[in-house]
Amino acid sequence: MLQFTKRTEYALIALVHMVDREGEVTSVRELCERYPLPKRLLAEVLKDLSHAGLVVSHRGAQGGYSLAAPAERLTLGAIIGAIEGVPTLTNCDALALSRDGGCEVHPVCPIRSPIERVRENIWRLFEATSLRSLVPDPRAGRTEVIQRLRESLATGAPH
Amino acid sequence: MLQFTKRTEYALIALVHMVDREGEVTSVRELCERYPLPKRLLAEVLKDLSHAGLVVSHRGAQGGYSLAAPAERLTLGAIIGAIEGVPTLTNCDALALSRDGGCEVHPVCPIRSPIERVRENIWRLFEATSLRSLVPDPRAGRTEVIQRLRESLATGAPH
DNA sequence: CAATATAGCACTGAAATGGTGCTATATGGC
DNA sequence: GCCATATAGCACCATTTCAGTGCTATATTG
Repeated sequence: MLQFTKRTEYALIALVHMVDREGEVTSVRELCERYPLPKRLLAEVLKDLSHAGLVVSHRGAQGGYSLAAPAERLTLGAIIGAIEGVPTLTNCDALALSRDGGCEVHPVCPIRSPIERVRENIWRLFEATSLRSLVPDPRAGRTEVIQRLRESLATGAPH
Repeated sequence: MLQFTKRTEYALIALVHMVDREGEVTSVRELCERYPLPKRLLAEVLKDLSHAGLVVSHRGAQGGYSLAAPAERLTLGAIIGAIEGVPTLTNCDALALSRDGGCEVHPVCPIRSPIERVRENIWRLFEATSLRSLVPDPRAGRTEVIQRLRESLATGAPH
């Protein structure tokens, strides 16, 4: 439905939380004490992020997770990709990857390339958005949040 | 899964088809003869577009659908909205709209506004993309089509 | 050794999605 | 008027995806 999954949402909450604690380890328990999220599911999400190399796991007591790279270098695209996989928007791609001849509409499909452009634009937006940029500046108050909203409005949409 | 539904895909195929035939009516049968799409489902999609006022229906023999406005004024956002509804990306919105107190994470949710910005950007992209801009230029020959394909290839898209 | 915490794997229930069945109604041509 | 065509409406089923959980194993600290 063109919507982030809860897993991705949880991943973002966890990662944003960790940005303020770079260098430290954050456990799932700690996260669940702070945010009312299902512990087991959050654990699964963190595991996925670990597999994707976005966070580093530390097992055992006093263990947890920490960012695998500075928040500037972790992109929204990488995060979404780790949890949901690279979005394909149309089914053309998925079908093209299967062996059964690919998308049967394709030879006469009038929207494929154009829709690809849209997909590219969205994906570029994701990859251009760093985890750092998703974290509200702690020094800024409510004004800053409004400022951010104004900025995004002024940026306009790529086309 | 952050992906267009097939319904939206079919809608786009139908609409793009109709752009080249502005003023004429296009029936579901006609569309299915040209593209290998499930007829009944495509009919449902066209009905949705009709309800949303994006196309005008003409009942009876020789009937069909035609664009309700010039292709320049029909936006991708309106099309997606008609078929899938306005995307909410996070569940915050949907929950916020319910009466049961809204998203329980919200009071301490560190990603809400930032993710909102991302959503806004995507939605703006959709609304800034006209149906016309999705239609390959008819004055361009096969070369142009190949060019488009080359572009998508160059950017890493399969096919 | 015990407590803590991640790793791995499988599974269930609910919701969204793709697709279909059936009937009613409107229009055009014979 | 009658028939073929084509949309309108509504409900329904099957598959897939997704949220969330159960259980066991392994690693680390004290």
